[in-house]
Parts: sequence; structure tokens; C-alpha cells
Amino acid sequence: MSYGDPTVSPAAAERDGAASSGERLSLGVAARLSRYLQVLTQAKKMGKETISSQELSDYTHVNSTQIRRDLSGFGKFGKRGVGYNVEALVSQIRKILRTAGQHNIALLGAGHLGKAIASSDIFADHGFRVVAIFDVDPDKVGASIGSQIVRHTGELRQVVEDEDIVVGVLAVPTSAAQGLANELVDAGVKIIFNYSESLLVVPPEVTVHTSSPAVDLLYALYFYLT
Amino acid sequence: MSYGDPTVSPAAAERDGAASSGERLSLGVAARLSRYLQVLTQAKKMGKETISSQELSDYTHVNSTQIRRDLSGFGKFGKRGVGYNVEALVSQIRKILRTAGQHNIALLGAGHLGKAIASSDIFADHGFRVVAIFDVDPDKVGASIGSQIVRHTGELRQVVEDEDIVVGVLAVPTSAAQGLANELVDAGVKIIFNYSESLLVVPPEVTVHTSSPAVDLLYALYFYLT
DNA sequence: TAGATTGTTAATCGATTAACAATC
DNA sequence: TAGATTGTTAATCGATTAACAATC
Repeated sequence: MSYGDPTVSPAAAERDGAASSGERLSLGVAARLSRYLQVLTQAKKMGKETISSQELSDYTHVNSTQIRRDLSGFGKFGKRGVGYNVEALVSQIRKILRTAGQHNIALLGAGHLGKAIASSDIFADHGFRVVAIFDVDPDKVGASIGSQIVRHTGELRQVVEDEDIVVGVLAVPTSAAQGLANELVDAGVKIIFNYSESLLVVPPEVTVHTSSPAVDLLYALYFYLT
Repeated sequence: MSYGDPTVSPAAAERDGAASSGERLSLGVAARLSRYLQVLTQAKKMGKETISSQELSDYTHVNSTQIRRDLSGFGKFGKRGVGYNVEALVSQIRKILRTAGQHNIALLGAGHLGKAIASSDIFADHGFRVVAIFDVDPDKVGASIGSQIVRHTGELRQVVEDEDIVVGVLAVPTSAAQGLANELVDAGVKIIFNYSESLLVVPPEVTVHTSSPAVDLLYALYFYLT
């Protein structure tokens, strides 16, 4: 890969720069761009109009040179002496990540965590919409959370198809997670977001992301203790 | 740093290997070890006695060679042809990360998310104990969540001192996050775990980790769409 | 023994950083 | 203009990987 390779020809560099319509981003670049986007989204909410690579660095803990480097690979988005226009940069990064559109999510589990997720706008801010909430507990089925009515997991397959759901979020007890993951896979969902502690086994074409606050905490603690 | 440097002398390699009692781990190694620990902890719960680097790789998405390399830097923990003993490896990694002990957490926010965190054992499994829950809402103060009584945030400073709290978890609305972060900092907390969307401003000696499920989702979606 | 899996080497690749001219 | 900040270079450093002998 020639991204960031100083020996690359200008023509090849331009090809790389146009990665938004061509080559796949490297894992690292995609991860960092996502983080910039989160900060920018929040900065925009707060009414900030421009932001410098140094400010982005303060919030993301990514080196400011690295940030300028990541962005300049796709175009000259900044103004020297001023910084980056927040709103313009948000749409540029969305374009690069091809996540400008809306994506539908199914939320599994209507307990405390499920309710917290459904009522938060942490997903909504990034174009993810919770379009269905499921639970197995008959006491919870039929209740309303926000604008949604909790459905029984038996309806999963049909709803995934009807609502064009691409992501399943597991906010269920560890013991129930694998079974529901299987149902999501059967229904054709390709991305599973796992908030349980279960080690999920899925086919290779399905991506599982397991949320691990305790892991992040261990990591932070190590650098605090040393 | 000589970690992984093939030109290093055997003596220096041994010094590195003993990093658990000497040098600081690199950011990457510490992050990966934390992830291995999470998987191992869960594998142990499921009664698994040994685990191979390949299995660890399947669950963590870290290359199996990388895993063997990370571990062999600290000792010969595995058995050729067999794998690693799960329980032994858990305690080795805990020793390396120096997180063998118990650490006390203050949880701020007794809403859905706060309740979900308090009743989960995702922190408890890694030696983190929620020893106090706070809220500003008078309707919530005095209620009990698990074995804890919700306290008013006015008591924060005193409780942090009395209970030797090192980590503060913010499970509050974005608008309240910065104010409570300030109070945590004033009380002497050095690690803040932020579940709100607020871009927190804190002194340099304080570490903020902002949870960002939507960012992770954007990232997963990019690789799904391309 | 035969099969499996570790520990380790050697080579490559990408990430990181300091520094600074360009320029808003 | 003066100050600030980008875009880019060049150098370094650490991460990643394939391959395989050692050995359980």
C-alpha cells in the first residue's frame, strides 16, 4: 500500500487521495477518521465553526501531525492559520467513510441497557436509526420505548427483511447472546454489536464487535499505575 | 524501545521480558494484553482449561503470531502442541498489567445506563467494584440499586476520599457531564470513563476515555460496505 | 510416533513524529 | 504585517506477518 509512502509518484498519490471512490482505507485510517467524525459531530452541536488539528488531537489523543496527514490524503480541507471548517469536514469524512446515508439497527433486549441505548442519540447522531426493539420476556413485549413498541424475537427474521436492517445490537444477558446472534445471522444481519460478555461464534462473513469497557479501563489503569 | 527488536542482546531481551516489574509496556502491547484478558476471563467462566493462540486470535481479531509474540516477551507460558492454560495465563497477564488487585469505582448517574452498569458484572469480572452511585435527581437519591444506595453528588468529594476511588464513570446526560467531570477532578479522581457525548476538558494529569459505540459501528460498516 | 502448537527469526509494512516552508 | 496553522517531507520506530524448528 502506498498510503503515506514518500516514494510514491504524484499520480499514484492522487489515486490514493481519491480513495473515497476507489481503494479501501487501511484499518487504522478508517478507525481514526471515525473518531475525528465523532468529535466533529459534537463540536458542531456546540456551535463550533472551525477546529484546528491540535484541538482534534486534544480530544482524540491522536497526534496532530497524524491528523493533518490523514486528512490531506483526501484533499486540502483546511485553511492555513485558521484550521478546518467543522461542517465541511464532517461531510468530507462521511463521504470518505461512505456513511452519509441512514442505516437501520435492530436492538435486542429491552432491559436497562436496551432502554439506555434506545433513548440515547449516540447512534442517531451518526445516521443509525433504531427501527425495532426485541425481547423474549412477555412482560416487556408490547411495551413502548420511545417511539418503538417492543416486539417478540420470533418476529426477528421478518422485521430484518422488511426494515432493511444491517446491524444487530445485543443488549441481553450473556446466556442469551449466542442464541440471538444465531438468529440475527440466520436473518441475514452482517454486523453484530455485542454488549454482553459472551464470546460469540459466527460465520466468517459476519463481523462481531464486542464492547469492552472493562478492558479499556484496565488499559487506562495500567498507565495510571505506572 | 527494544521490545521485539531482533538485534537486541539476550540480556536485554530478558530485561524486556521482565517488563512486568520494570519498564512500561507500549500502548499497543498493553491494549492487546487487556483484550486477551477479557477473552480469557470469559473462557475461564465457560470452563475452558486451555486455549491456543489461534482461538485467542479468532475472538480478538489479533493475528495469532502477534499473540504468541506478545506473550513470549514475558515468559514461556504455553505448552507446544497444547496451548495456554487459561487460568495460569489470566494471572500472568494480571501480573503484567499490575491489575491483580481491586479498584474502586464511583458511578455517576442512576438512570437506565447507570442501572445497567451497576447490575452488570462486566466491571466486577476485572476487579473493579462500584462502591458508590450518585445522582442529582432528588427522586433517585436514596433509592437502592443492587446493594448500593444512590447518594447525592454533593457527597462526591467525601466519598471519593473515604472509599479510595480511582475511577469515575459518567453515565449522565451530555449537558451534565462537564460539571460532574470537574467535580471528579476536584475530588482527586484521575481516570474518567465518559459514556456521554460531551467533549470533556480536564487537566493533563487526568485521563478521559470516551465510550463511542457509534464510532465503532461506523468503522465496522465501512468494511461491510466496501 | 504423529499431530499440534508454541517460541522465534527475519523481512516487510505502516504508523508516528519533528520540523518547517507555504500561506491564510 | 504578524501570528497561526496547514500540508508535506524525511527519518525513525513499532507492528505485522509468514515460516519453521523445537517440543509437548
